[in-house]
Amino acid sequence: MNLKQLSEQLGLSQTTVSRALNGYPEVSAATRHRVEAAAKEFNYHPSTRAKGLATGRALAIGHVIPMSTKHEMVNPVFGDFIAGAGETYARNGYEMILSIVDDSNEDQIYRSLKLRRAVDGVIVHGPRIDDPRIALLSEIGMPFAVHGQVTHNALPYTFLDVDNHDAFVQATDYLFDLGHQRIALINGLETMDFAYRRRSGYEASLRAHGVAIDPALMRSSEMTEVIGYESARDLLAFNNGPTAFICASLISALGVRRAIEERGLVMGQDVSVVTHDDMLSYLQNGGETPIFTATRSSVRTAGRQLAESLLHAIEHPNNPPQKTILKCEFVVGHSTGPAPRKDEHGL
Amino acid sequence: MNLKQLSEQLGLSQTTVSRALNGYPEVSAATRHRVEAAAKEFNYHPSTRAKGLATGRALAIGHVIPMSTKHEMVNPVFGDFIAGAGETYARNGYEMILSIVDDSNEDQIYRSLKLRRAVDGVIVHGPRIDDPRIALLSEIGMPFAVHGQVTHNALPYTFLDVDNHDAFVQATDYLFDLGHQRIALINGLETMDFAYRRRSGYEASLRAHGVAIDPALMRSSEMTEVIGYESARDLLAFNNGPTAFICASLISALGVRRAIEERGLVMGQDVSVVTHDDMLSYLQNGGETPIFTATRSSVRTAGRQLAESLLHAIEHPNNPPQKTILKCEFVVGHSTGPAPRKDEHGL
DNA sequence: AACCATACCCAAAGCGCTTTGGAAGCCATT
DNA sequence: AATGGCTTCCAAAGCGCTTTGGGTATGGTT
Repeated sequence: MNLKQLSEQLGLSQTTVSRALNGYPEVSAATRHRVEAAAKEFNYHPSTRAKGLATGRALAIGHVIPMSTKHEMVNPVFGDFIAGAGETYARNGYEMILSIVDDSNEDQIYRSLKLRRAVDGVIVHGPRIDDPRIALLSEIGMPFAVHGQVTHNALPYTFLDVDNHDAFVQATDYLFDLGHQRIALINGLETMDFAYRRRSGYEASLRAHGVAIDPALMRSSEMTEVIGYESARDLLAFNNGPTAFICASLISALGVRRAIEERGLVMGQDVSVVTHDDMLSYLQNGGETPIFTATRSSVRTAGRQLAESLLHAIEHPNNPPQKTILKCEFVVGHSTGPAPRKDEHGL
Repeated sequence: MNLKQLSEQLGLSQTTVSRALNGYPEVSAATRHRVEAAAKEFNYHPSTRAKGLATGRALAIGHVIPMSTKHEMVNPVFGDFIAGAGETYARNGYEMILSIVDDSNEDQIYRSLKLRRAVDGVIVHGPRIDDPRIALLSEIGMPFAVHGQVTHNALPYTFLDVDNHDAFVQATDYLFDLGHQRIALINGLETMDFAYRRRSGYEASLRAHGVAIDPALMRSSEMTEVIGYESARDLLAFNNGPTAFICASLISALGVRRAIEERGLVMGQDVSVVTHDDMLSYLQNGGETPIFTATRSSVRTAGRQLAESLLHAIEHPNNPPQKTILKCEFVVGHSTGPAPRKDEHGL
């Protein structure tokens, strides 16, 4: 059933039917009801493509997911993020279209999405320091919203980020308060903006406590269980190893815990761990009481909100960009405790 | 730049330009080259929507992701699966469109996708036993391919599945060979088809070894770390607890390991664990040598292949459905060992 | 020289919608 | 009775592509 058929059924013009269905005022309440009833009865759904052609709007948002070709890895937070964004789109009649793309030809994808008029806007995932995408998107006139921020960038843009700096200051401070002095950082890849900010938070806390920054205690890599494990294993093997770890992800933290236990140490006693927790649905940080002491912020909520910001930007192109920064919640779990005294576990 | 402008530039009709670009034979090689060069020069990309309107094809595949409203959880394998599928789509000029939908109104989504002509076909995720979707999709004439299978179903359909039954027979057999007799199963939700098949594999092995099926040793729930942990903790507290676990997911297995270690037991000695491993990029089963003994099969490869099957089905609607079953690889890690003698750890 | 393929190209219709620019009918006002 | 303003509707022109159903040279046959 298409518009033409429906209007013939009703004995009305396509114009009137279209207007009735789209809420225009030039239609009497009576005919509007009649039209709506018929649309329901005949299960009429306008063709997305025809509508898009006629209006010039795609009613679709693009998510382009960069995939590091090296590691062939898609960010684990991604599933929950789009679950959140999807809720927003569904509520507003938008479609979500996904492109997985290796970082080599990102440019092409964005340009192509624009030129083919395939989407009304895009969400930028995984921003890097000095990310060229924001200049690109501004240049080609594609509305966008960034999940994260881009350090070293002059142009204004819409984004949503958690306060990574603050979160890691808090995490580090907390460990200092417990008496830890040698605190390791198992960070994500520091080409990523969020990881850069987390490190700067960590370092700020060290400086504030008059503790020297020791590169030997810092790791920056993909946030996987294995890398978390290997990093912690190596660090714990040092003569004067760390008594505490800060992890950028719950997944890394699981690896760190494995290394700790493998060494016969007890997490929360011999070695403390604080992690950031994105509150992924399939990897919760314990039940009632958290396992890991953590800075946490729901990535799903982030998806929902950022999608809203983007839709807003699309509908009000002249408004200034919305900048949202979410504070993390700090939760105390079983993974942290007072620093052991020097000789306690014979490191 | 649109077709009309491009053809004016070239002094050709839109027809000819369109044909040149789409590889039709009624165009001389010379003009074809000229057209292609101009298209590149002016960065011409045909509008997806206009093309779709004219051809009646969407050049898009829908993925509708069911989300249990109860658990607000999106399947963790999802990210890797679509990364695989995305590769196939990119190679074939298809778009991927995603709908996250709570299980209450799935029907509506499929019907709407069909009526709005938004996609050429859909991938069915997370099939359940006796899943109504395959009848629905057949009825409304929407091409589809299932990731998994549907037990109790008469209609033919395209699918790709791992041999879940066989994998779990193998896993259980392996533990019997090591001398284990009390083997627990930490399964996914058994309303899901894959979990049903895994249990039946497990039970088949028990029967083959003349061991009674003990419901007290079986758990069926969401595959999260926490649930893995709680299940194992409770089971290990029994007087005559299991000496081995079979897990449906690496994530559950991490929880099981935590419970084992919390009890002061050693995985691979006191208690053995075998798990299924979907080879998620962010959660690998160790590096060179696997941590967990596992039945494994890459969900990313599955995505790539199933997408190919679907595109094939769309292009050759009269061909019989493709049915693909992938065998799992069985890898031996550190998590399994001979069954301890009865008195060994005083259970 | 007439004829026919063949190769190359084009005008126009159509895909299913929205939207512009009226038109018709009705009522109140002068 | 003429005028003007509402309300309610419609015909037709796009949106940017593909595709049908031709047309016009060109060169080879008879």
